[in-house]
Amino acid sequence: MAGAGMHPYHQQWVPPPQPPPPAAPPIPVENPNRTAADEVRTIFISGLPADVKERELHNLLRWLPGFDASQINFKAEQPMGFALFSTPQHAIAAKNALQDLVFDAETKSVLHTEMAKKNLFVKRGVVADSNSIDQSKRLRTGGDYTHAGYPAPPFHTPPPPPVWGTPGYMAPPAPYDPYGGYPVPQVSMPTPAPVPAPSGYAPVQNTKDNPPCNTLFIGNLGENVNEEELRGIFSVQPGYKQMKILRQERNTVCFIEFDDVNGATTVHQNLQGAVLPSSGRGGMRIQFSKNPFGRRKDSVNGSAAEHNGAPTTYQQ
DNA sequence: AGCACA
Repeated sequence: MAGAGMHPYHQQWVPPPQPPPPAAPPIPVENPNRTAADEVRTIFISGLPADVKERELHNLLRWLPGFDASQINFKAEQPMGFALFSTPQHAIAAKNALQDLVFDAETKSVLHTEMAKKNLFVKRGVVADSNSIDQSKRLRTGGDYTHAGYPAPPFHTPPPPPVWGTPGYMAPPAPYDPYGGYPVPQVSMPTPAPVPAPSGYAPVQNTKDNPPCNTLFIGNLGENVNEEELRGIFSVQPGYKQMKILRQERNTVCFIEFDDVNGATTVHQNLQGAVLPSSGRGGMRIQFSKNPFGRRKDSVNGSAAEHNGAPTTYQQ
């Protein structure tokens, strides 16, 4: 990361700069002989829950490198998603990343992705331009975030998409790329700000977990994680309160407290298996802590007021 | 699998 160290991590996440769609950016293709018109750089996404919103899909996809636009076709029995990327390589990478992704654990929707037969056609000027919205058309959610003077991004979603099931996948020790969840060919990605993000995701075998609470237990951290690394990732998560690192014999573990269970749960899902750049051993394991922050095991020390019906109401 | 701090 170039010496842009003045950006504090606990700053609001700013959406990554996307290629400006209205200007019809020339697609960066390695082979200039090809017109790129015939190259499919769209993926087809099935397995979406019937009540999926375009915005949902878009918010998932927008973090993927090279993402241009997405659309859902609701006419079929099951919604069919399409996502356009700037290059076929980006599309392939995204396809792999999204393959078997649990889109919604509650409805048990698991995504299935394929390369599309043909490219998604993105209509110009539909995106975020209220004057030119053609109401008869379905709104396409494009990757255009160039709303000038946007006060604050409406998303405080963490940068990475949720766990994706690419068994055995390990992020390469490539130069830290805040937006890249997976390796993608050289495309102008300027690495503008040191936005903390895992360098990838790895599957996690989460044996047992504890009942949800507002504190997360982070395990399977590498030997040489440093606090800044962890803080960088977690402190920007919505509802983050504080964290505590615990170094043990061989392991380093970490506790993260959130305002409420929701915050913890979201991060539990979204960052599960996130691979820190420092990690030599795959993704971090995220579990709910056995005890919430600021509260000890039970019994032991003097503060035994809670056992005799004392209404120690702490909500989580 | 490793769960601390008041």
